[in-house]
Amino acid sequence: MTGKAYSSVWLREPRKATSPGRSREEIVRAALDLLDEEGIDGLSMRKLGAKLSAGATSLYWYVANKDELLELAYDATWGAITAPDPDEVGWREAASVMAHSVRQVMLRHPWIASLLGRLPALGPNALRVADRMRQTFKRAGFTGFEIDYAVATFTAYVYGMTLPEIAWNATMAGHDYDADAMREQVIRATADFPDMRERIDMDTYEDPRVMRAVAFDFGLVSVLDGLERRLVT
Amino acid sequence: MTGKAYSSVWLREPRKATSPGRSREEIVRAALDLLDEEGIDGLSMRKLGAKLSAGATSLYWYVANKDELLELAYDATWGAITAPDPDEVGWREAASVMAHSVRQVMLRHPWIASLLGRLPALGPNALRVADRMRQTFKRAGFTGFEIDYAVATFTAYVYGMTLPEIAWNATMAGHDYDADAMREQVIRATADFPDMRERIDMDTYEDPRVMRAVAFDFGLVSVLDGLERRLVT
DNA sequence: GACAACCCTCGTACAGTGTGCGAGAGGATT
DNA sequence: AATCCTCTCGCACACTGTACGAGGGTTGTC
Repeated sequence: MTGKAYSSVWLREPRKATSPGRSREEIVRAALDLLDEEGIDGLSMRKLGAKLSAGATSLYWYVANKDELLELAYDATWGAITAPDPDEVGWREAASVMAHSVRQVMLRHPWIASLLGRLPALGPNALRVADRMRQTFKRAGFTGFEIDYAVATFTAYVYGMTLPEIAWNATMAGHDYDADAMREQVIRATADFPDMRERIDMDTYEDPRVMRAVAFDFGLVSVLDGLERRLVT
Repeated sequence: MTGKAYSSVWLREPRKATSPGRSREEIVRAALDLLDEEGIDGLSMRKLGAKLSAGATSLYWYVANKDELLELAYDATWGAITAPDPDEVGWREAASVMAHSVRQVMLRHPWIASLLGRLPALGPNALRVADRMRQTFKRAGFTGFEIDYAVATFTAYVYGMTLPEIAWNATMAGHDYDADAMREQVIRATADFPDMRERIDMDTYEDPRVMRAVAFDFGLVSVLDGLERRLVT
């Protein structure tokens, strides 16, 4: 009956803050630094301890385990997202700003990608954003469950669009590759797929960063249009 | 000039198959078993070696490193995706079938979620699906870069929708939690967000599996509608 | 002052991880 | 018979998360 409860950090009382030298905030901040600099694999308890001039296991006083720490860092990044009031700027504008903001934050903290499919986002910052999204699509005219469907569709698009972008950046990073040689390899790999070949021939002379930004806007408009269409029928 | 080339398995010549007892295919198959049974953390080279009655390091003859092995397993799962010919069933039907198929495959192999943001999908199976998607949206009437934008939007939706589903399943699995106690905790956590509260009060008496399927269809129709709208203007 | 109760730190240890290296077995080729 | 090529694997290294328990420091109570 009283089984082991669900173990997210957010669903249990935090240790009451007595504000000594070290604190949970300080630890999370240092963890964020490490994550941003070296990625998800760059964060280890020993390195984090060293960065704080502490023993690795000292951190376990503030945090039950590494996953909890990641949950805290994860949520901290959601704090940077700008979510305008839809009653002031209109729902489409609010949604658009949020979408771009989420994308930017994700690109700036690529390690988030590794957590998306593993940890739930239940922290206060994530909830704040989620709440704003609900508000936005309610304002748009959705009711009942459809509010959640719309929010889910919207966030799905933003996540799904940004994630492969991160994966691509990650594989490119640190490899000073020979562009021509790689192009040749890709062409060989896609030899059997005429449609793919056509695409590869196309995008050679475009800046991929710009391309992706354009693609993002194209898709965003499409998704918002598609959602809006649910309202009129 | 000739820097270290990009290191995906797919972009280098495979070791020529001499078909001994052990083979790459066999190894990948065993890895898939392990991944499906125990998840991404359940796969270790030593365990995999034991499963094949081999030493852990023997596998490195067939595979350069663990990431390559994951790329191979990753691509193998794309083989299970059904992608109908859009010229036969129409582009909307083709897209819809692909979307559901991708979702099903991802839910059946949840460890894929951990790889989405980390490894590129460049294997033959992934390319086959990508090619079909291009074909589908070309058939729909898109031209030039917009074909790729449409494909990206579409896949983004499918990924983004399924990923949180997997994350949720993962956190629930193995924790025989007290539903009421957890509900109470969630309510406390969302106390500051009236819109969220409203939602939580709502979905208590619905089967979450059904809800998610409905949400997926709702979003899918929205996204396809939104894309279709790009064609008429 | 003495003693106890706490908050907090950290050294040690354990069971694991990926993988580089190099010795060797066995078959094929010259 | 000698040489080479394909393949296996034990060992070792550096590293991981974290359980445990011994201690130090501060605070509170008699």
